[in-house]
Amino acid sequence: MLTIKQIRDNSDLVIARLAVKGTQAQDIIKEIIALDDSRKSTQAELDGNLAEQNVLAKEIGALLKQGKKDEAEVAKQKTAACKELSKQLEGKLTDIEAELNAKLVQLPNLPHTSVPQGRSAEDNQLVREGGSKPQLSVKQPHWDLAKQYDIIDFELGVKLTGAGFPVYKGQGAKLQRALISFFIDENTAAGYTEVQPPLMVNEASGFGTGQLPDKEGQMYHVGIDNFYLIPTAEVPVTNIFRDVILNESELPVRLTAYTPCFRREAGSYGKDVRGLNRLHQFDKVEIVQIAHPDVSYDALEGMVAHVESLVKKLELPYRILRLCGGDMSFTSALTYDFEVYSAAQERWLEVSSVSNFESFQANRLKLRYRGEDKKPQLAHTLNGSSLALPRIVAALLENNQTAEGIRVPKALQAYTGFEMIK
RNA sequence: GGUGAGGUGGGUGAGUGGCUGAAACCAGCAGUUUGCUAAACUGCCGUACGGGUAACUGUACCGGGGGUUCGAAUCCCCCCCUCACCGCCA
Repeated sequence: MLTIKQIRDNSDLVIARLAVKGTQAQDIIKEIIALDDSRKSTQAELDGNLAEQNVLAKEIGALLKQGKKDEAEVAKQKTAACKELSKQLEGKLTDIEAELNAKLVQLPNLPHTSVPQGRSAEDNQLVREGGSKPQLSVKQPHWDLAKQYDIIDFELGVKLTGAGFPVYKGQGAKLQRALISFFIDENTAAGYTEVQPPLMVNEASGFGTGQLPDKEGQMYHVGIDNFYLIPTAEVPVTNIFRDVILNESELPVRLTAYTPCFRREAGSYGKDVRGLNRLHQFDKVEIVQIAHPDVSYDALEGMVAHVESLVKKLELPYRILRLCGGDMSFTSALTYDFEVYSAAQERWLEVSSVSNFESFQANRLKLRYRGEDKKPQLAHTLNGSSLALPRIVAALLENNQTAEGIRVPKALQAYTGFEMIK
């Protein structure tokens, strides 16, 4: 969430920036500032009142010590009115703060100045394209290939669990492990430290990264213990730093984690969710950075370049998009999407989303660093997929299909131990 | 699942009603001494929200919430969490 200070100090700028995301914030910001004003004045009144009580209490203590019982009794009488007033003010303050907070959490993050205006995916900006689309003589979609080579069994997953929980078999299973290892090795070589976090998180963690309280419907919930299955490694990994004050010298923090991801994701249908295109459980390797605010955009560019190098090594045709205001997530300030071309479906599939959240998540997490002036400041958080497996697999299968089998890209062969899926 | 113990500042850990926002030690920061390193010594060393140009200052916070009291880290109630041992188990 945005900080009150951001809003107060630059309210016109905040309104202008939020308009890029399609949020008309003029009224709510006026309300927020008004609420904050009354919060301040109420607190001042309450503080003064409590100070008076504290003084009286000390006096009473001193009087009792001196044995002046009667005088103490008189002083006690005086505290009654004070206490009553404090109680009222406390209630008022709580109400104001709740109202203020309810308004604050409604505001999305400010988009970066480079974010193009726009409403939907149509308005996203093409940053660059790479690789070349293959010329296929036969064009089987990956769900047919999966069946033909018996590497992914969607029906079996339905039997075991339900739709969206595929079973990978044989070379298909090996390909999964190969991709995971390949991505983690590449990420650690680029300076990211590997972590293996829990796959379930508690409520506090869900709140820290913004899944709760609004988006709980998108997560699987283990009711008996009140845990949530993680929708992405971003949740546990970023929450490592919840309520943490880092030393400036520790920045940037770079972490990578492989985890399965679980998403309930009701809604879509048809070819969008066919095969590997959208699953309830899928594998993903994530990269996370905690960066100094001055250099977080350099860090973002670095992450984009790194993810690009992975897609290149996999020899996949790709493009990088800068998301427009309307297509960005609530929490992001700037997001680059990576899409790979899936040659049989003849469509672009999103495989990575790399974002700078600036201090928006850090403010929720209370993730700070201590700079030279010793004062804790909110850090910037960034994350990106590096990479999500299913759609990479879909594109690999479709783009590399030949009459002899499916060719495995060179970079992966050391990990798969085979050059062809047959 | 059973039984017991406990949650205090970055860490260890004192503190059973006012002198405690909190001892002491460790870590950290700054400095002095020293030929260097090490050691020793001195000082500083929580967070949030207010007020003040600033020095400084008010309030809150000892797992969370409520209560008793003029006054609560300390007493009472509820909740959460952690640890140990036993049982079960990868």
